[in-house]
Amino acid sequence: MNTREQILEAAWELYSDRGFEDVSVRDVTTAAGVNLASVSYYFGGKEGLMQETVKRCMNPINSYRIQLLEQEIAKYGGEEKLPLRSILEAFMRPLVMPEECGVQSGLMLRLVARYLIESDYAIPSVSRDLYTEAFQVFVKTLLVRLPHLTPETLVKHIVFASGSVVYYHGLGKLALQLSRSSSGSSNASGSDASEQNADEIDREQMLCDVIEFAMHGFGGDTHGADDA
Amino acid sequence: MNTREQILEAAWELYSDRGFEDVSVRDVTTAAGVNLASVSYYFGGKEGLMQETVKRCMNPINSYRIQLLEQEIAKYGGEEKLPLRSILEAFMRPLVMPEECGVQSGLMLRLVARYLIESDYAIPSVSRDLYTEAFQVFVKTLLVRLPHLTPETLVKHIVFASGSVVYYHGLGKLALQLSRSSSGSSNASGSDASEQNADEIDREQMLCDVIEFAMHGFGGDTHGADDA
DNA sequence: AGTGCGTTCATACGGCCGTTTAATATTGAC
DNA sequence: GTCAATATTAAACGGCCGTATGAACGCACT
Repeated sequence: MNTREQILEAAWELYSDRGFEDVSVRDVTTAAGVNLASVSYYFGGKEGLMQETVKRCMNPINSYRIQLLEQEIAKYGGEEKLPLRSILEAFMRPLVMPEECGVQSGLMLRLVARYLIESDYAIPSVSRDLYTEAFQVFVKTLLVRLPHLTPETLVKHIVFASGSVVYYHGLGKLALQLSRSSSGSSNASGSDASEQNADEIDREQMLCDVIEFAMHGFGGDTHGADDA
Repeated sequence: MNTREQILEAAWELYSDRGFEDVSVRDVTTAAGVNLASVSYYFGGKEGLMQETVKRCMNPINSYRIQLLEQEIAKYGGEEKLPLRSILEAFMRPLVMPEECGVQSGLMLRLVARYLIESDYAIPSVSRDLYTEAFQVFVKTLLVRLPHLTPETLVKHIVFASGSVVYYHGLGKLALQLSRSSSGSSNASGSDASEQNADEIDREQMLCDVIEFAMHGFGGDTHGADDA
């Protein structure tokens, strides 16, 4: 029916599963059940489809960030009373729980991470505005809460925090294995059903962890400073 | 002369510059000044060359980590007196300053990050042992210093910290721009030579920042609660 | 019925890819 | 010098890639 949408959905699924480079235009159109040429027709080519896909992922996330932040501001009746944790959660949660803003697979984060890491083209220009806007809103809000830090430091810390979560998304399973082999667990034959889903990450827990981790990173510099 | 080595050097340079997918075997052999078929001959194919390249990057880094840690342990006369900062620096420094252990370009980190993020194959099995070994050594050492944390938590935190620095490596320039546009800098026409190299990251400073950030993340959990 | 336009389609093109082959060159032990 | 093992070479193969083309189709509007 709606060819354009079908392409985007298939692209989403395939790209997030296998990455941009490993998925051909033919893969996408076949999965979508549409003609090969449709991609050129609707997106001008593969590059255009990739950018549109990334855009469809990042824009909701950045919008959701701002929305959550505004909710929290409203809840606390102003920026100045906003707890640091609320700010961080507003920034982090959309990354860890993308479904909450309609972004389907958590795998997609891996994709965005990879896309971003390819630095030189970096963010598709369409999403860039929203991305920087979100960043600036959070820096501004954080400045109210942590006036003794410079904007540069805050940006750095936000990037650190984002990196924590993105990296963990990418390496989650590996981390699980590492943590399992670092525990005293020398019971070679596994299969102890003590964990519900051995290779699945508890994302709510992870969100909590990363917020905690980052919060101390931000707040750590405030030791001695009062006003809290 | 030594064909194998020439290939590896050229591959290193090209891969770190443009990524695995965008560099063909022909690119590598041409740059190395050797015959196309040599890659198959010495590495069995492109996949083998990629793995060998990653290995040549990660192994020195992980070895250097352990070496630095042992130096610090010796300096402080035992694990139990080791400051948290020393442990973290031993883990982080090789990532940020890879030249110190003979790993040439900082760009290579981007590459490793991408390689790791492609999750499913993950780390080439040859490097995996050293990688997990380094991880385990650090978890063990951190446990001495932070006995109230579980190994799982420590692994998580190490991953968070790694993510901070890897992500920052990848997004460094973008972060610089963001931080510039987040400052009150409304002087539209830039070119104020106040910064020495506008698009270059001060890595020593960054190492310091990320250690600071991570240290609070680790240490933050110690407030008040003792054994948990 | 006929026109125009947006869409879909089957097909083909040129190109670069990773790999293989089979011939040749180099080496080193005897 | 002989010979086998190792290393290098030029050339080619088959395949998949992204893109372009031009025809066919659906359908509103006149």
